[in-house]
Amino acid sequence: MARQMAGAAQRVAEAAEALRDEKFNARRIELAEAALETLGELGFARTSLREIAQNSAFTHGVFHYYFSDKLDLICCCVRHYKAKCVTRYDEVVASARTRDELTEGFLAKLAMTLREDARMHRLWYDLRSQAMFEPAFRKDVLEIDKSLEAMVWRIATRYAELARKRLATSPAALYALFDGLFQGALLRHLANDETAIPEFLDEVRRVLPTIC
Amino acid sequence: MARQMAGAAQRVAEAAEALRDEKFNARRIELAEAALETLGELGFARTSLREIAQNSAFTHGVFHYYFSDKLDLICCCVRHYKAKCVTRYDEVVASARTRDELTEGFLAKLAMTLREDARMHRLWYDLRSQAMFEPAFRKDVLEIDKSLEAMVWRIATRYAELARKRLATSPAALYALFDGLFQGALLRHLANDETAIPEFLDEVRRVLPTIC
DNA sequence: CTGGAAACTTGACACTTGTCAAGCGACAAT
DNA sequence: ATTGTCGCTTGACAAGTGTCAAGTTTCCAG
Repeated sequence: MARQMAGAAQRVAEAAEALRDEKFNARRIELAEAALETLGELGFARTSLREIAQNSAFTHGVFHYYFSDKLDLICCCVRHYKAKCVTRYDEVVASARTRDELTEGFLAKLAMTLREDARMHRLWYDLRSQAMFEPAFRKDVLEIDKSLEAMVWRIATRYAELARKRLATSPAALYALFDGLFQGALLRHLANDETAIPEFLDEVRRVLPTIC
Repeated sequence: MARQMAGAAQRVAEAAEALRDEKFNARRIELAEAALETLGELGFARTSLREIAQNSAFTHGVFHYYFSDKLDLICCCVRHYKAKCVTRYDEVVASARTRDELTEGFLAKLAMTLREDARMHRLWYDLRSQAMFEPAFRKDVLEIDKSLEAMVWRIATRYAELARKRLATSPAALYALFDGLFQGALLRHLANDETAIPEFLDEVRRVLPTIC
């Protein structure tokens, strides 16, 4: 009986703790999302905790309460960003019934991303570069990189499938190609080069048929 | 006669000024080179003028004497870096008499670069990302990017030439591909992944025959 | 209702940052 | 010999940084 009580109490305690954890985590994500705003605007180098706080509804102390560290906060941001980013093209892949449909859907989404999410993406490239200096970032960054490679691979696989062909390239090379083109286009787009996006789209359109 | 004198005096003055300018510029490059050491070690975000000075034979004041600004210094660093980097593969291209020679020379140089100049290259990727945030960097970064694209194109052109074939890809796509692969390998190499370099070389070896 | 833990704010700390004015010796011109 | 410019050093300044301890509010279990 006492044992049963103890067991029940423990279960309750565990449930409470789990709830607290969940709340804690939800708050962390809220804070990370707020931080991403400022990080996307200023970049890693120029962003301070205080600035993040000022551009949000929170005080700078909360960030220290929820994150052990500035790096901890930014790691959380990166991880959160990943979840959003990696599934971006899945719907296009799932719904396309012909090769043309996939191509056009993919291109449209690329253009939209470049136009509307430029700040988030430059942050990604910033953080990926930071990972070359800061070991604390590496694990997360490498993992995201892998996910992005897989994402590109899913698109390419479907692209080949729709023409009953086999891909002629490796996942790594395909990702390098598209990521490199995207990165270049992003830089030129941010530099107010009006031709950046259309030329990028043309390039992708030309490249796609060569992958299989 | 007076006119002649004035003309001569002016020429002397001009020569003196030119000499001073040259000395001034030489000093700037010395300082930039010293700064590159620290920048390559710490990255843009964590590097301060004082730290640069401490890791060099100069005092922090000199940097302010020769550069109007921190950005001015770093722009000079970037420009100086470019000159060194862009001709790296030219000798291999010039000396290769067969396709295999070119392939092996290229791969060897790539591996050497990755192993020995990793710090300089991570700085390049760092600064390219910074250019997405900092307009002051953009002009130089875009120019270097173009030079690198041209460098890759020279290699590829020769590669096609040696087999009397035509390249099947655009300069932009080729650069994106190799730069993307290189960047990924660099990150993994810096993360102490022993397989990064060999796998990268394998990948390049597999990719090369597909470009024409 | 109440005590106490959790969530959050505030202000202060030690330190670093870019910037720059004041001063130093060397050296060339007068 | 003096003056003044050049190259450079030094030290100080204000503004900002991450961090954290102390205090305040909120909330809920007993």
